[in-house]
Amino acid sequence: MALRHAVLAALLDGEFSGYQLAKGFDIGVANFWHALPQQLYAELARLEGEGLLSGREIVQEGRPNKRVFQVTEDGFAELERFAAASAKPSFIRDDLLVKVQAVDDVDAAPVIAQLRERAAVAEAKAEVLGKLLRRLRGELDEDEFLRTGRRIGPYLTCRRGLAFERETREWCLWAAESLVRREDVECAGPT
Amino acid sequence: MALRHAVLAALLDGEFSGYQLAKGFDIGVANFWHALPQQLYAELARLEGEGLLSGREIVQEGRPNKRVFQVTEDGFAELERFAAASAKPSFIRDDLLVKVQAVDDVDAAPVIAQLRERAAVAEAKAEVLGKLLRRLRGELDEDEFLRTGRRIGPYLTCRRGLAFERETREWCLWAAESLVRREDVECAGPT
DNA sequence: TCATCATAGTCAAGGAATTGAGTAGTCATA
DNA sequence: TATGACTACTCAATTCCTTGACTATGATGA
Repeated sequence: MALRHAVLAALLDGEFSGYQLAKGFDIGVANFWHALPQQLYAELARLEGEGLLSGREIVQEGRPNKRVFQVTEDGFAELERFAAASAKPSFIRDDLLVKVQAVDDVDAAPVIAQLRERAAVAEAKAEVLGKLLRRLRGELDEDEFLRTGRRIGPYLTCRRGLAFERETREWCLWAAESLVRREDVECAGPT
Repeated sequence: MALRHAVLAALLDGEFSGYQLAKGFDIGVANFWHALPQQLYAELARLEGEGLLSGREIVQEGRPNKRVFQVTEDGFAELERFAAASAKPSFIRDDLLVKVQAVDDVDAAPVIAQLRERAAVAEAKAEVLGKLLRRLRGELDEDEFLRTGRRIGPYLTCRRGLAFERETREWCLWAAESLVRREDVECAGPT
């Protein structure tokens, strides 16, 4: 079991529907978990079946009704248990890194292009996270907020996400530059 | 298909057995992919069946024989295709981040302990990667190596891994400190 | 000498994730 | 007025990954 705890943690912010979670997983929670809508719907149904979440129908006008979920007593207990248990080491999986690993044996041009694209994506994500952080801490400065804010968990994880995206951007640009310089040399070498 | 390309990329360094890959996945390749031995053996068998790898038996004394694999022509072609195709966005999955997200609603003490443990692991990993980088570039300085080295792919990915581990360490210590300060305040508040 | 660790792998079961398609109503745009 | 985009969700098939156990041999240590 794995996604379940990420879903429970995401629902600590309030009530959300599967659709909202699927959207919201792009920011915030996406810093430490990633899931497709199908998975989320399935997991929400399972968690409700086990009594860790309770759902209720929200009737809407001008758009389809939705079911939103909140964490139950049992859900909190499950999170408590999870937080105290020893964590598995994290893992990254990144196609782009695999390509860079193999870059000496394949055409470098598309890899360079993808590195630059990824750098741009990381920059955009970093900006979104920066805004989210400012919103979370309100008028307080960071130190003050961390001392006195009611909920700092989401702030801490967003900070991790921001550092990660910045690091990603820097590395992508540096790696792309390093590869470009070699291509120049190859082409400009003595014939 | 996913693991297959990571395996192909890992085998560009030379011939390796499933067992060696399983060990080696802890460092180097682990910066962008993670897999259990069972998966590796299965994937190696599949890749050999498809002709992307060729394996041969190495007879050893004092220990069991082993089968090592190398990338075939078709394997290189597959990597070439993969490198040119558009990459999926990477993803992280980290139990510890989930716990931090939920930290305001659960007992913070075990989360703090896990953050410190993770920081220590990250530091150890960073040291291993630092040594690996020095070994890869030999006597050259980084800039010189990146310009003239034969294979820079593994160097670039290790550099990413190093940055990631350092960032992880810094963040874990910072987050743990932030949480500890709040616990102090809670306990020291006016009765 | 008995236990344990390291090398080198295999097998089976079950849970988790991805791929791909499909339903159904609302709204804006052309 | 039909085309596509957005909200909101569902289903099935397949592939992928994890869990846990199991077989051997040789070396190390108590």
